[in-house]
Amino acid sequence: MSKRHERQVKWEAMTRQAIQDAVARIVAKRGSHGLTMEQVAAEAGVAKGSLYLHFKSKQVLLESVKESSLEPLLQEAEAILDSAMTPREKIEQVIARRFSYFDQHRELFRFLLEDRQVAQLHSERMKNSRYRYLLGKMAGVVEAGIGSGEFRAMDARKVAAMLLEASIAVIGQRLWDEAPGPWEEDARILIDVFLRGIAAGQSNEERDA
Amino acid sequence: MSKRHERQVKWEAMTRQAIQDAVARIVAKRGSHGLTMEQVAAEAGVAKGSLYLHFKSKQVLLESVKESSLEPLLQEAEAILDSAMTPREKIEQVIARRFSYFDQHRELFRFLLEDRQVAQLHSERMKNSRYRYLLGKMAGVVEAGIGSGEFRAMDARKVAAMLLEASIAVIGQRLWDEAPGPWEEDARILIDVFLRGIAAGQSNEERDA
Amino acid sequence: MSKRHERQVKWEAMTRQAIQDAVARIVAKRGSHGLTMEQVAAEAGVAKGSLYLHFKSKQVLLESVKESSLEPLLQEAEAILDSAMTPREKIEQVIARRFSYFDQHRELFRFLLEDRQVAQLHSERMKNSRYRYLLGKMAGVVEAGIGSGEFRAMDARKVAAMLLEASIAVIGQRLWDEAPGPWEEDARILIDVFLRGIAAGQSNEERDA
Amino acid sequence: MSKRHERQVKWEAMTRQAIQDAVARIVAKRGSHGLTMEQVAAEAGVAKGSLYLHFKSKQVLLESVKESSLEPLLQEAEAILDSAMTPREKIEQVIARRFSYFDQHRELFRFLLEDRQVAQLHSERMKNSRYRYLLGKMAGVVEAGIGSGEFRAMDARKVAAMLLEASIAVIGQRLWDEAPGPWEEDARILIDVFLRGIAAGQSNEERDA
DNA sequence: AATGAATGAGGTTTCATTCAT
DNA sequence: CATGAATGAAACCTCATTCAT
Repeated sequence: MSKRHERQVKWEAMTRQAIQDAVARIVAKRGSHGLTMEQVAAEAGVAKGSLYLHFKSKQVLLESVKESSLEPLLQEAEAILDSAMTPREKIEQVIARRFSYFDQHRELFRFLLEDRQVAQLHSERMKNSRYRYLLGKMAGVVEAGIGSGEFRAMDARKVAAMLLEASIAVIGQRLWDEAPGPWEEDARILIDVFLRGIAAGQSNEERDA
Repeated sequence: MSKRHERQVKWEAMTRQAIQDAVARIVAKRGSHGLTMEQVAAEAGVAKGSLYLHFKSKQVLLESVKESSLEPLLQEAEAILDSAMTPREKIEQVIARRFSYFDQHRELFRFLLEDRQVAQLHSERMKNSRYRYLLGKMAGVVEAGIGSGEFRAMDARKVAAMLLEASIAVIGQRLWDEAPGPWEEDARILIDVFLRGIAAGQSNEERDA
Repeated sequence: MSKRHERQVKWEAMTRQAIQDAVARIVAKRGSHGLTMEQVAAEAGVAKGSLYLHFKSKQVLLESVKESSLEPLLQEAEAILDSAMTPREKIEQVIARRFSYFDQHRELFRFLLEDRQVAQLHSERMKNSRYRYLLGKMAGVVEAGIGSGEFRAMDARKVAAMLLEASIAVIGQRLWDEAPGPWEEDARILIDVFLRGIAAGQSNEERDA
Repeated sequence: MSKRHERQVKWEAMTRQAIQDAVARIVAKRGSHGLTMEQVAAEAGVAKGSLYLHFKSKQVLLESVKESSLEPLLQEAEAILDSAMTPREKIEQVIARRFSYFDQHRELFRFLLEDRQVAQLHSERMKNSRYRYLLGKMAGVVEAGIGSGEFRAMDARKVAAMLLEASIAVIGQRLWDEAPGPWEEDARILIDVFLRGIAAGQSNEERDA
């Protein structure tokens, strides 16, 4: 009975995954705007009704896809932030990883931007989400940098958010760009500007004074 | 006949405006996702069919609202960039104005982000749009700052885009925040980080070397 | 006052005609299926509302166009039928004229076939219409032919209707045909078959008996 | 699974049929001009949306009704034309059957004439349709009659088309007639005129010469 | 657990007609 | 007489969701 239950859980997980993959595939091809449950079912090779056995609604399904798509990136980011590097290095790597990740999964980012059925829950999710958690960690890193004298004293949380959002913004730009060039360059500029911007030490103004 | 024609043009303009205002009002309340032409008609106090007298389709209507909503900000920004201030001041003011503008029109920004029926044209519009024009001007200002030795040598267009996008990103953050605090603080941090980030002069690294 | 009234009548007639011509022009180009009052007004160079000054409704307008388009043909047909020719010649000429007329006004026939807003009145019109009158005359000619021994004794009215309808049918065929060939041939065959068919004298069967 | 699938196919077919029947019923009552999908759904006892499960669009639905309504007649006609009768008998029977069929299904013919949403495809369908096939067979029969010396040498295809169309025309006449009398008489006249018209042997003219 | 036919509210758009100017 | 903005009833179609099998 336990064996059987296990197998069922596995089956269930497999179908779930198959459905999520189907969504990802469709979104990659056509974007999420005209996405219908019919298409999802067809792509996943299950019946329309079966989708509702695994996901309570379309919204929930899309959410889950989004979240699980983002999961690897978030895990890597957390790993980096938890590592033994310096704050500066951590920031560099997290940002760089964001660029490379979205370059590999262009469609994913589109999904994130396009999807508005999910957006209604945006504020809700912001509070509990992994993103929030990551933001906290990032802020901690900035704080650490400030503590170590590497960065200027600033509102760490705000700075962290700013960095994270700015990177998304630039990535978004790249997405609509037909020939965006290698991500490394954009990443380098962003990181460079940012790190200089928050670095401790005389600014022009201070020095000139 | 001229008088009459004039009056009619005015009338026509009034109804057009009334419809656009209605859209803005609804979007302010409920976002643009569930926006229906029925609602718009009701809110504008006209018949559903009349909407199509002034706008060829829903998409065109939404586009027009978006564009005319953004127009004042773009004009102000251009005015600032064309003025006699220093590059640094221009950047400061443009960014600050963006923050204040969107703080006054929170709903508008939501609209800009949420709207996906319009998004299909996103990439097209990006190329010809006012935004593109503004970006060019901004890049020119950065270039000027580089030329005057105020800023470091960098890819001016990329930096300009980065700044613009970063400001939108931070503003977006504020939008989903229930108690975002005064915009002045966020603007100040962003400007501060950015201007330091692109300022000429020794960086930590360079000084340490 | 009488002068003025006259002029007004003339004006009225001119506008009426202009509108009818506009309809005919549009129908010629695009068929009557998607015909809108807006298009008619534009083509006629009057305001949409003005159409209703001259025609009570779209249906009435279409009817009037159809009738006046057909009028010349009907008049010619009547003239032929009233002339001093033999029944056989009259029939030949009427049929031939139908073929040539519709060949010159292909679009007109399309209108006659396509138009379904008018069709609801079809049965009504059948009773009072010029068509009915023509049919009567045609039957008279057949009757005359029977009387003169040229044609066999038959239900003259039915035969007349049959001939008229058969000619329309063949013309209709030609209309959908991409390369229908010269109308003269089709007309000749139809007339030939028909006149032999109704001619007095031994049929095969009778002769064989 | 096979059993289940079978049953479902049957069900599917039943609903399809129910919808088609509903269309036929409505058309019989009110003609096809004002036919709406709402009416069809109501008459068929299904939801509006369900119609689109079985027919991709209104046009496709109407087409299918028309085609399947005509199918029995076409099959009978083909059977007659393929039988061992003489050409003359075949023609007699096909025409007679047309009259009787449409007398039984008056509404159907109305539909065929009235329907213009379908008409756009008219020329297309003409080329590939069953009608074309029937026409070919009919022409073959005429040809055979010519070969056997029963009919005069004529353009067989044109004659066949003429006969077919003329019968439709006369039937159409009957349709708008309030008291058309028994079809047998009209059929007899048409057949008689036609067969004499194409029969070999002296015509009046030839004999007179 | 899986299916897929059925649902039906809701969406956008069209267009003949009216009526204040 | 002429205008044309406004009307509003309908039309067609979509699609997330349910439920009998």
